[in-house]
Amino acid sequence: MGYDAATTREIAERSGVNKALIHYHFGSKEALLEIILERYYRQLTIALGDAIQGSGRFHERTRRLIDAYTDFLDEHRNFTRTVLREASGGRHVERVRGFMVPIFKMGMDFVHEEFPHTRSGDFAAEQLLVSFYGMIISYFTYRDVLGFLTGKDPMSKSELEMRKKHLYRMLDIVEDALVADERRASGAESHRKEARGGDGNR
Amino acid sequence: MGYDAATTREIAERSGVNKALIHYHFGSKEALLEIILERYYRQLTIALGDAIQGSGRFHERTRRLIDAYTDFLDEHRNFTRTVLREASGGRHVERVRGFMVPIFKMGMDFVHEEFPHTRSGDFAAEQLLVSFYGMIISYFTYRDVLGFLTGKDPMSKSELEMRKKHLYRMLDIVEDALVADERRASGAESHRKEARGGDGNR
Amino acid sequence: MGYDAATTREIAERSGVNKALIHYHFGSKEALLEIILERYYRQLTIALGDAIQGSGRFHERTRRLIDAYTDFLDEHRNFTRTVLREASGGRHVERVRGFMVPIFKMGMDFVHEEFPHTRSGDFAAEQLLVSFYGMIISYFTYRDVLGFLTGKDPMSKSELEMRKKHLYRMLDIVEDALVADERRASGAESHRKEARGGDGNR
Amino acid sequence: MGYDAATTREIAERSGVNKALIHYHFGSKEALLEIILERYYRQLTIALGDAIQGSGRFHERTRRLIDAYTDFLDEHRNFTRTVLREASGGRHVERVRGFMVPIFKMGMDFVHEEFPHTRSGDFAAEQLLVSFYGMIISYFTYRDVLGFLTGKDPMSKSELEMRKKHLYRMLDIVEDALVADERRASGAESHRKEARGGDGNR
DNA sequence: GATGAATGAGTATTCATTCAT
DNA sequence: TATGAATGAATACTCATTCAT
Repeated sequence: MGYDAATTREIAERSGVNKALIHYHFGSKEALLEIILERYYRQLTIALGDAIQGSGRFHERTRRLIDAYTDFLDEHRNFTRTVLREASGGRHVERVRGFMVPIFKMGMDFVHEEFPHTRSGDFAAEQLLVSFYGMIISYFTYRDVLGFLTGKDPMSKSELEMRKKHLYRMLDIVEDALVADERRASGAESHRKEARGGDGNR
Repeated sequence: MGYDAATTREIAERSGVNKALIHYHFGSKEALLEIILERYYRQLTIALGDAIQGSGRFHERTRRLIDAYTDFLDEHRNFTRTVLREASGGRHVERVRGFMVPIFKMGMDFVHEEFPHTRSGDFAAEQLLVSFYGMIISYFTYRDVLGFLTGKDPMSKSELEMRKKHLYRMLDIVEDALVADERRASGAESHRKEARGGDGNR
Repeated sequence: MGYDAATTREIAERSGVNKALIHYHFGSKEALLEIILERYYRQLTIALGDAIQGSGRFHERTRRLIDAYTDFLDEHRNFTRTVLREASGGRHVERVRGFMVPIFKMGMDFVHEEFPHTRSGDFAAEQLLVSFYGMIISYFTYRDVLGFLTGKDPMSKSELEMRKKHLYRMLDIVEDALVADERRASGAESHRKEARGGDGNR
Repeated sequence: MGYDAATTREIAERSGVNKALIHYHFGSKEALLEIILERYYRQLTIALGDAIQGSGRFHERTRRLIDAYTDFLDEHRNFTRTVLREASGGRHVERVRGFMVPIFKMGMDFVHEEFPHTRSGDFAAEQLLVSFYGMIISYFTYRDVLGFLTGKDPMSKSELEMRKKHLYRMLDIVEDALVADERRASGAESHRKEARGGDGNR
């Protein structure tokens, strides 16, 4: 129900430790949240960093990025209910923002490098990032609504796989558009389309 | 900072009324939130319903949908911090889900009608809806991060206009893909592309 | 549930009037209770006074006294739950005591007159009064326990009649004892026993 | 002034503990009352049980019963103001009734055994129990009125002793009547009167 | 007289935090 | 390191009373 709604007693009970011990170890409830936030974001940053810095071309790396984020949210189901909740207006917005900014920055550099023209315009890197970020996250945030609508479990392996396929497809069409834009913008020939070749998702 | 974090004293003070009056009128803090949720969602449902049921073809109506949602979030800046926060794991998830389900349903019917093949596959209606929903909302949820990154105010008129342009563009490429898919699926000729004609956003 | 536990809102609602009207008419909740207490005790005082002052000899008048009190409690079922509750330690003990004192005094004079030796001893008038008072009241106070035990409704006509018979009988044996005591104390002949004659309750 | 009228602040202050501690230990004000009720009634049940189950004949045991109850009320002056108040219409009537029923039952069995004819009639066991119960309790409930009337302290040692004498006397005359009734009912000889012999209370 | 709205002073309760051991 | 007990500060909520009409 969100971090604020959880009482130290609850946290202690579910952890099987004494209430006072939480204070002994972390100092305060606030400090505990900081540690949780930090731990989560460190992991996430590493996961995304690995995805982006690995081998392969833009398309491959972006796919890995999508995978990494989706897998992270799948593995850390509470992330949505604690961290993301704080991100959208909690008492710790600023702290969370501090964690998110470098991630976004990393993403922007990544896109800028590949598509220089995304420094502005309707497909500016920040717009694309926010969009993909939103697409990935919203699936987890609204899993309940979705489950209710489709009658399937959105968190099942197959459904998650389907979501990924959707995101890949979105990536494909966005990438096509970016390539076309870039070509138009630079007037130069692009070799990217060929590079991706005929992958099975199209 | 979210509804739970707000105290009745605060709510009363900022409203310029007596603390007890809130209980006199609404019964409890919980009940007040229910009323707020209901009011917000009623408005939103009407706004989106109007957009979708108005005249015009798919493209036009979808654009209006994007506009309507974006404008709603722009006009109700607290929506993100109260309602959406509850949606992502608060004490009223079920209640909020109850409001969202019909909206999603409406959206799904709308897409299904125009693109029958979206009943399944990587561009299934529910996937598209969640994606667009996420794209629209995330811009508002992460405005702070975005503002920090770009140095501009994401809530300014021009920036909001730019966000819309981005969303229109996303709609365009998705629609193109859907049309192509549909053509392939049905083997029939589609007249839709022509219908949209040469609009200025491409 | 007792007067204090009742809120003005409840009182108003059950009376079909506006909450503010209670204050308009009575000034305060406290003042309303005063009026209720007064009204009840005035009635009770009159009822008991009539019984005691009527015609007949001691036995007859005492019986009437028992009848009057029992009937009063039967007719005013809330008396136990409001007035008597205050009497046994509420915020208005002193006020209630003020009403009870004259009644007790009246009773004591009545007994003293008939049995002068009851000014002291184990059958002193005050002892007898408290005992009969207790016998009468406890039946109403513990009606629930009694009903539970006997399986009958203690407030039914027949059960109330039986209770009266019991109280008459108690009166009889007490009176016999008093007469014997008196005879012993005064050494004089008493004509009372004959006066009561062979009534059907023995 | 009764349990409801007492605030947790008062209770805490008079107990020399922190307000919150009451909730830490008992959960709620309501739960505290439950514990008080239970503790009182457990003690009372034991005290009365001991009196009734001890050695001796009916008369002796009944006297002990009267003693036990009177002493209990003397030692627990607050019993009247908390428990008995709840018994006569508070929020815990049912709970209190649950405690009283076994006590009454025990008393009824006790009387029935000795005087089989008390299963019905004007001296039915339940009538006698309610009467003695009322006689005992009312002395404590109306101590203030009584003190005002007699000018003496009803709770003083000597006055309490006098009250007991009165109750013993009531017991005597009731017992005599019961014996006579029983003899008449059974036609058999009773040895009880002789058993009690010439005790000094007559 | 009558009433819906408003309020000040309280109440039970909660909870992160501290303390004593 | 660990914990049951204790606490101060705050919170939602209640209620008799008042106010404006």
